Amino acid sequence: MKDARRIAARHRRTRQDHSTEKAEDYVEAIAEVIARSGDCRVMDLARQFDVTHVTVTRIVGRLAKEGFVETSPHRPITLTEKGQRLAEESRRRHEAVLRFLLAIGVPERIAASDAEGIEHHVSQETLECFRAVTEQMEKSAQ
Amino acid sequence: MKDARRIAARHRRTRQDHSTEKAEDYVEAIAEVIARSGDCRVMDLARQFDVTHVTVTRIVGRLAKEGFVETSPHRPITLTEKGQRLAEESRRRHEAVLRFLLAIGVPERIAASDAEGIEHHVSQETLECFRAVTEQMEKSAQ
DNA sequence: AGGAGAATGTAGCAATGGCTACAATGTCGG
DNA sequence: CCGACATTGTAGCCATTGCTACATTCTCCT
Repeated sequence: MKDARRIAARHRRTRQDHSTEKAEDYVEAIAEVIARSGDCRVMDLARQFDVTHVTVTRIVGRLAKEGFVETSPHRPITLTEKGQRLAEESRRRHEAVLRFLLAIGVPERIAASDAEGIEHHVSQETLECFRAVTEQMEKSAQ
Repeated sequence: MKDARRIAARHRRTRQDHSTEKAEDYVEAIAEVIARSGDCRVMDLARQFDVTHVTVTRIVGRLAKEGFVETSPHRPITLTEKGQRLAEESRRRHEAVLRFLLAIGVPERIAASDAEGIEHHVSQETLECFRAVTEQMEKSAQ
């Protein structure tokens, strides 16, 4: 029963995805807010994610413990190098997925929404295929 | 600031997805086990999802409360009509996503893995686009 | 029939991510 | 300068989904 082990591993991965999903969302948002308005405060994220500041505080606290961000009381949130790398990666993946969905004809709003859900579950290989299809579609659309 | 509300709504949806995600995975698995081996026991699901029987018991309990499955102590798990409908829907979506990934050239194992993650985050509209691309790809591959 | 081993149930712990309520701190305008 | 309002922090609640440990029930083979 080799299959069983592979399927089990797949489910382990799905679960693990969920634990990094928040981290990716947050560092990406933090990077984006910083780029847009100079610094990132708790309330910026609370509004963006539509949660209370309490939730943000705790998640950011976890990210700090894990070395993605740096915080001190009543100060803006900054990304560590590790955080910046993850943010950059996430942004790239996010954009690739979004552009792909648009290329295959998904309406803009829906594409934006679905991309958020999908981006965390796309392997490197699949992303490459997305990119290839995107290019092909964009070319043939000319 | 219309955008803020839309983005907030999007995140609410993402969060809600997570709560139905388990339900979809479970009813789909239950249907599949029943189809394969006649009836579905707690341990079948535990092995399939690589979790302990305790976790399965509790999730199945929740599904029972929500009307997707029926259980009684030490008896196999059965799907209600509602559960069967959800299972069927999930299966269809799962298959569409998998077939799509294969069509755009994702290697089989990776496609199987990614499909599990992706299927829960694909809107109806995106799924239609997936289907269209799948057909197109399969046609041009002949 | 009875016993061993598998399956199931139950109790209770941890981490995560929601929330409200309240306290403390910053900041900005008059 | 100071008070009002926004922001941030903290305490403590809930649900979900993992787990281990232990108790109970089935089932099947001798």
